Amino acid sequence: MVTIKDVARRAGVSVATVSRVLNKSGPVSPEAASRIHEAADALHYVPHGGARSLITSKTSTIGVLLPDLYGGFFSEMIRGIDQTAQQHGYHLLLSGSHNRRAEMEAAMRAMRGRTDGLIAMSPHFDAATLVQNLPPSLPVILLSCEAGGAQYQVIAIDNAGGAEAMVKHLLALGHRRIAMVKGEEGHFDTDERLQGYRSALQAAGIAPDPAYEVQGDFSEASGSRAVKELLALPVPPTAIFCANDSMAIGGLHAVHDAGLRVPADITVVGFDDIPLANYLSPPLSSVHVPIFEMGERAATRLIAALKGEPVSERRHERLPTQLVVRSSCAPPRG
Amino acid sequence: MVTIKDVARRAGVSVATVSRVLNKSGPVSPEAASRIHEAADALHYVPHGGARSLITSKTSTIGVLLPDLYGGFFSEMIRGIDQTAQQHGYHLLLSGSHNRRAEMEAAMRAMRGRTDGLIAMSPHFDAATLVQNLPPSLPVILLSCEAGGAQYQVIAIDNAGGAEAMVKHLLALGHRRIAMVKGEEGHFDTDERLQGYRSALQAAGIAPDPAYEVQGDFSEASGSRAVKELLALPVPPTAIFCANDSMAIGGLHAVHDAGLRVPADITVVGFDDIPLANYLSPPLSSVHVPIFEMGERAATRLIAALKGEPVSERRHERLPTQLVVRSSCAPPRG
DNA sequence: TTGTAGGCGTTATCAG
DNA sequence: CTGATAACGCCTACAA
Repeated sequence: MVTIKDVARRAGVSVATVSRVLNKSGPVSPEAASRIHEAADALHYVPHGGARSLITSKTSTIGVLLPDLYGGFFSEMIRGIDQTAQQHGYHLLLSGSHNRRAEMEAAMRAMRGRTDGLIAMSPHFDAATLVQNLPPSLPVILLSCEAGGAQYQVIAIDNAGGAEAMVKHLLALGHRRIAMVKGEEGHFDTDERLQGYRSALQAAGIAPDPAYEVQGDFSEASGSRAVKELLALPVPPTAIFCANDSMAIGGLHAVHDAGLRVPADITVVGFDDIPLANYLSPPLSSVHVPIFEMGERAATRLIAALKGEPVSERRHERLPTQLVVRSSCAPPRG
Repeated sequence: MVTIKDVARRAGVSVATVSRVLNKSGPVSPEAASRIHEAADALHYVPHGGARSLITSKTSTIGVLLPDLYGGFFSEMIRGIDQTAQQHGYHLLLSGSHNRRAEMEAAMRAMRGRTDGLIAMSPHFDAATLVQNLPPSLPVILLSCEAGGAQYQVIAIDNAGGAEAMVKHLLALGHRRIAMVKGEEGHFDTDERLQGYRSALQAAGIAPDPAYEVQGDFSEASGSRAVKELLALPVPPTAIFCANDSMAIGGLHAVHDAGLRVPADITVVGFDDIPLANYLSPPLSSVHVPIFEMGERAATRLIAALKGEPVSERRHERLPTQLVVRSSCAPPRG
């Protein structure tokens, strides 16, 4: 491996001078500088990141911990993070598949000394307690999880607001019997979406009906199952709000299989507004979630923290969602 | 930051002993070992990756260089890489958005000393020449690019075979006037798919018609434009093969806008088999590409190389594609 | 079984 | 303006 010493030797100077030139730190004579650049180029010299980080205690690397890497959701988020990181000269150390707490902890530990800061998403368990095992000096941005006091910076989606907006829209269409297919149990986003659903109903003076809250797990199959169950009820709902689009797709199938039509016979809506939503038949009404922006925002805040900039007073941030009305909803029949 | 020294002090031993315990290298008395483990846990000690890599010259990190991070394609590939890497105790240093050669080069350089090996995808330019700037000792797996001699390991999709299979299917349905919407210019996969299209026609004794080869750029809009152009021809084709599914979606729209129906009036097919393909109306026939497997394969081969295992004789590997026939194709009308 | 000491590639702090 | 030299945190002979 070619080191700074090789460059120094070839340029006929000391390593200190080479370092000064390459980091633009300190005065160097123009001729020496050009000789050094020449030598470095010829040798294809690149400083060793590890050695550098050892002394500067900076790695120019951001750690990203995600529960999964599946589907368009995480792809978009990583894209947002990567774009911002790249602009500021940071690399990304990525680690997915941490659905279990122990895995997440191991991954966090493994990142010590390799990253300057962390972006972690853990909708399944309280990330704040998890982060306590980390040195307090390590800046961390938490995504989509319990706030856990004001000591950590948290960025999340306005799940409750989005769900509320959707249910209010259904109410405005005239629906009174509105069911919800809930997402994975113990999932942060799910719980909040359920809350939004309930509070919108409550605001309209409608008592919550346990039979109208069916458990799903975010999968298409579970959505199909849940909707089938709802349709079999003595008094079935006139509208079904699914906690995500995948389940809504399953729901669409279930409705079709039952010989009914959307939206003529029943309304089905989702949450997330994945690209597919617009291509379904009928196009699915949903709640748009700014995933790319969430990644961008997380990276921006982390880098600010890395630069020692003071944290803005609002440590907990909510990214707004947006209601997207397509043709999968209509007023209830007769 | 808590270092090995802190652990040593707390356990009342020397740093050497701590190192021996933590790396299971060398004999240590049971009591000392337990004291050390205790101390390490209490202090939340994790060795500094940089310092360690300095002396072992190993980073346990794989660099991943991609042209882009947009869409389901890269997400799937990263997932494949990550899963395999994790199983073998490797981290992922990710870097996207390298459509320009200079960017790619910069990213490669920046990874020196941070990774044990590289997985690089660069469909736009010859990656082999690019890699020449890297130290020859650095194991590299190239994805979807020119072979560039036998000195590098390359993994690619069987684009030509997939295209051929699709066109042969159309021929078998009775089509003779088959057009192709080409992908982005100078793109590796595109060129190969075009080749497959041409050779299938040739094998059927059909002379290639330049008017039936329209330029696209992988975007939905370009597909729409290209298909519109084809429909306006004096003798329009009876089937249109798009180099990817996005363009096929645009093509579907164009056909619809022209007042025609798929597949009754004209056949439209794509390539890639993205999840969306199955949900379009009509469901789109396409060529399935094993993206996740490509990522898996690349990581597996790289890790084998990292362990010093000899490279299997076939340095250039082609992953098989699979024809997926749905209802967007039918025999030509009348 | 244990500790001491040297060195990995850099940068930073000194003298010159 | 430049060059020794001491860290940074860790591993590994070599000695004890």
